[in-house]
Amino acid sequence: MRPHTHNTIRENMLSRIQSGEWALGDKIPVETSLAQEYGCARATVNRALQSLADQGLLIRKRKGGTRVCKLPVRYAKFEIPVIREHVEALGSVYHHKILDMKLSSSTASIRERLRLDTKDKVLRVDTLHMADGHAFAYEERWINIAAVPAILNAPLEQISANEWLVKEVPFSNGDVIFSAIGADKTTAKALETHIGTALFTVERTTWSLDEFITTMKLYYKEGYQLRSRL
Amino acid sequence: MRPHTHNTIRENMLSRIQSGEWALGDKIPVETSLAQEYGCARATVNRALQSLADQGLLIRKRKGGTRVCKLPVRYAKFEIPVIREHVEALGSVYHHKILDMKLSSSTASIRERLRLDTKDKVLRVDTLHMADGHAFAYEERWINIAAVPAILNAPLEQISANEWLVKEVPFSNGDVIFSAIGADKTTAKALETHIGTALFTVERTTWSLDEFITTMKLYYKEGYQLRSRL
DNA sequence: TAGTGGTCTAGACCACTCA
DNA sequence: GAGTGGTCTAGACCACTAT
Repeated sequence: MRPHTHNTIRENMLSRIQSGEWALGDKIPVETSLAQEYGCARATVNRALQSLADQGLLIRKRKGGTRVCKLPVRYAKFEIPVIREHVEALGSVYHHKILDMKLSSSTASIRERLRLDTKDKVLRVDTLHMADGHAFAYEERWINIAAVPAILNAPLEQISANEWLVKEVPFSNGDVIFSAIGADKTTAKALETHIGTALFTVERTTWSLDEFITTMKLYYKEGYQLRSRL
Repeated sequence: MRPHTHNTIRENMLSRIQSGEWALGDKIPVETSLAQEYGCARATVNRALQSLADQGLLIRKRKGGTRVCKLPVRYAKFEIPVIREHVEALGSVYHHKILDMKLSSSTASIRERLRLDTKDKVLRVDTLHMADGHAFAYEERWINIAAVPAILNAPLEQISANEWLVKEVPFSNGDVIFSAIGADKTTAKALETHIGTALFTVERTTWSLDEFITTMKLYYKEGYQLRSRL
């Protein structure tokens, strides 16, 4: 193995930051100096520095040089999985049940979230996701028929709308909102719990190429925890 | 501007995925072909492809070629800010109040989280974060004195432990857990709400260079929403 | 074993921005 | 104006792995 790849250089730089050799706010040497120090090409140093800058540890400015970020912005990254895979990753057997499904006109709030016209139709699907036969999460979903007409012929009893959309829609952008909410009558019944129980919820709206696809709200069974690394 | 920088190439490739020209699961052309097609060096194409692979849209294998990911893994990225900045970004005036602070032996559960010995001392700080004079979030924090002894001399009335640690500890790794929980007596009182109210909570444990720094649990006032983009 | 991506190099030019 | 990072190039060799 070469002694100094962009990877080992990045790690070395990270430890120089962690150890305080490059203190918060400090200007660090220019790329050409570092290339000389590490005995490699400037492009290699550049790649390592860019990677650290992407992570938010460094701020780089032309002419201004590179500085260690004073208040490094930290990110928590959550994988947004297909719920079936999530349940299976937890070691349980997954299945789902459609509680309600109907084609209807959109309500005002859904129209706003999906940027729809009054005349547009939406497919409303309520799904209960289950792990080992017990309620895991309750999903309320609205789908823009105009964007994915094929959903009307999808075997949603076999494959949940969640999974079908992930597999059929090429790529999408989305908003996510996490919050806590007390269970209402509907969600309490679906999740076999009491009204008022604190539930972890995720709302997600997705679109692709400027067309709105779907919006959903997911209520997790009480006690659910979403874990991640900084 | 050059017609084909790694950036414009990446965007073009993304639209080819979104449009379905490169369908889910398909193998896409090799780097040399793409370089010819875009009229640029292979390194430039490589940079664009790597960026898309980092995003989880492509899977690349030597000899195997590059494929469009069948189940693109989507990530939600949340910024973990200093609470003061978070409150100020919402347009409110921030201040904080220390409700309790004491040096003590660690309890078993905290020892486990911070990987401490029975003899190690921890600083326990309970802080109320406020926006425009109203409760915003309640924080329970335990700090490993051995890792950051300077915390004992920090003016925690002026600068919250949260902010002090972010500014003084060079860089840290961490675990994060999001969940929903019903307010207990202590949290309900601190947040001026009722017992049982659904609260959004964040637990965070951080360490740097294999030394555990701090662990905390944050209870947000009811109605709080954490927003992000996919 | 051969094809593909992973990475490095040396040099070049450009774009930004600080002084 | 000059220093710094941003990016591209053409070529090279290496590492992995599908066949």
